[in-house]
Amino acid sequence: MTTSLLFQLEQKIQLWATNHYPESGKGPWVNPCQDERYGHFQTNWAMVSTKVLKLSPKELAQKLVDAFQTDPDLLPPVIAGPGFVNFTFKKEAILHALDTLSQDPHFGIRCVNQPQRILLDFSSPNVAKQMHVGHIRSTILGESLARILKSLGHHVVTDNHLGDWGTQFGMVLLGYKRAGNEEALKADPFAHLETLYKSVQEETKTNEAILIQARHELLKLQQGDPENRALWETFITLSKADIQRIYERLDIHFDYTLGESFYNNLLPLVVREMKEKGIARESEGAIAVFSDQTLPPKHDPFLVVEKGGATKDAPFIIQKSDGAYLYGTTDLATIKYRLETLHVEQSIYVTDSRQQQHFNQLFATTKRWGIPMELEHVWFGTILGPDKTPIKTREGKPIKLKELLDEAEQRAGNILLEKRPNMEPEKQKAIARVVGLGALKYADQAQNRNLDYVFDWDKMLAFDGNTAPYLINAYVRTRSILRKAGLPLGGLPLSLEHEVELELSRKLLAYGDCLHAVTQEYRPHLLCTYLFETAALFHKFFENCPVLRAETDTLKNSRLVLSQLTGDVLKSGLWHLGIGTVEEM
RNA sequence: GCACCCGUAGCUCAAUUGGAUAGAGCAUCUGACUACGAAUCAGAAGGUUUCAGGUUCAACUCCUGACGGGUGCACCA
Repeated sequence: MTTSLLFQLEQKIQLWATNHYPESGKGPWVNPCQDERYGHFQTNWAMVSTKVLKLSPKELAQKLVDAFQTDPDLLPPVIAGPGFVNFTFKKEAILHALDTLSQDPHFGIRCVNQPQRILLDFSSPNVAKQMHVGHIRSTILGESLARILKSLGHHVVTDNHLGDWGTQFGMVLLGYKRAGNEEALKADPFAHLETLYKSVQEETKTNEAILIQARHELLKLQQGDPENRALWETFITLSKADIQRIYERLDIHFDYTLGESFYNNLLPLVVREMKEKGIARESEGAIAVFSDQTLPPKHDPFLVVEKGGATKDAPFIIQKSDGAYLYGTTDLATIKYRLETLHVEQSIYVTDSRQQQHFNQLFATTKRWGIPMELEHVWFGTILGPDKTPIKTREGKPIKLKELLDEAEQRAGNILLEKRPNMEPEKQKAIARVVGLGALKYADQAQNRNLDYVFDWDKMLAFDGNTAPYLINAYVRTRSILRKAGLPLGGLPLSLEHEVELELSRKLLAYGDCLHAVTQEYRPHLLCTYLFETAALFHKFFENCPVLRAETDTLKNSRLVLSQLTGDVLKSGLWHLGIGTVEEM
């Protein structure tokens, strides 16, 4: 059963069009239209089908209008402009759908027709360092996408592909051997490791010999050297415990945490197979994948086109000349593992925009390898500071995630203290946690992920505008009404008197459609926009439509239904963004 | 140099993927609280969508070319 009027209408038009005009190709689609002068939904099917069908748009539109003249849910459709057809639902249809929605435990979210087994690869911090602000977007976006895809009926597997095996560990090992201190490590593991890592990293910039030594330590680790292996185990255990605390705080969950190290044994096999299949070859001592000339040079991820049109190789290296393996090698092994062991049909990687080339090459290589898996790179922009450069502390260091979360809670707490000075401290702390972290998560997802965004505490924690506190407050208002009036009786008859009640109803009925739109191109900001509009309509409804003092019982019941549904949808929507709600604030 | 991304109100962003008069929020100005919670609402003002061409019945959206910004370009992840 579906409660989406829009979805139903689209199905009806589609059916009609394919029955009467099977050659019309792409078929119709329907647009919600906010402007009352044009009705509520429109289709431009007649416009786009004209060329194929050799009819004028007006004639075609008229046929569509005739076909829907007596539809029980619709007022007679109207042709507008050069060939748009506008549909308006009868109020009874909306009332009926609203009643159905109020009894639907899934709030109108319908499952996809063909569920897939989808793996989400996100967060993936480098465990040689503490988690910092650079990890937050992947972590939050990934979790939200996992929740949404799961709700739509997909079988979702989440995997945290920890960076626990790369050159950074060569540097940490080298640092520890030169200046490590067991006591310092025990006292504050991360601080100590990070100091060692940083000092080596700094030195490699001016001293190539150090870099070579670090690479050698990595190679020894990869080849199973007992000393390096034991040290590595110690480091990893300490790091993982620390990272886990952050995930618990942020309510992030992984089905698997298979770091790069997990695939170590598979790497030689991958390289051998790539060589045997002729996908990779030796070059300057390294093993790399080169262009197979099947793509036009401009779209070939293994080529760079020079000024005059000459091409230069941009190889995808899978084994270094010293024999060590890389990120790409591990990624290939990971894909194979996910296919053969986890039986995944589609993999989604949530990372920084800077890794686009890497994934283009990786995906192209995988395709040549003959791996039947749909691969998607969901990338996002950088978080900028007030100076429009990548955000960092005053000293120019990356901001630690833990400190960022602390500050979010702290700031939310201060605002709460100001607004509600009489609240018990314990309760206040709990609310500040939900609101502070919610604000942080919301700001991260409220805008198109492809854009860099400017980090701004005041904007994020503002209680108006497109922010988490505004949404949570709308939810709190719905709860406050229901506490005073009791739950709605449910069932028909319902009545919608005020225009804003109709608007709010239409918006609530579109919740399921919104989640589907989000997964189309993995854009959670569409859900943010939807929830913001829903909350704004509710506040408007709240000002205009008294619930407790409604004139009739039917009206009161209807308004309680709207309040409860709004609360449910807001709570569900926020949950899908990884954000919690509170009963009062 | 080449590739990818971006350029929309003073600021931060939308625009259902080519649809009707480009929408919000901040900030500014004007109004509404002995409250179903003012953490809210109503209203005003703010635009040659960086520029120049082209395709189309229709362009912020697609194509070409400028200009401006970000990112990445062989053994890092």
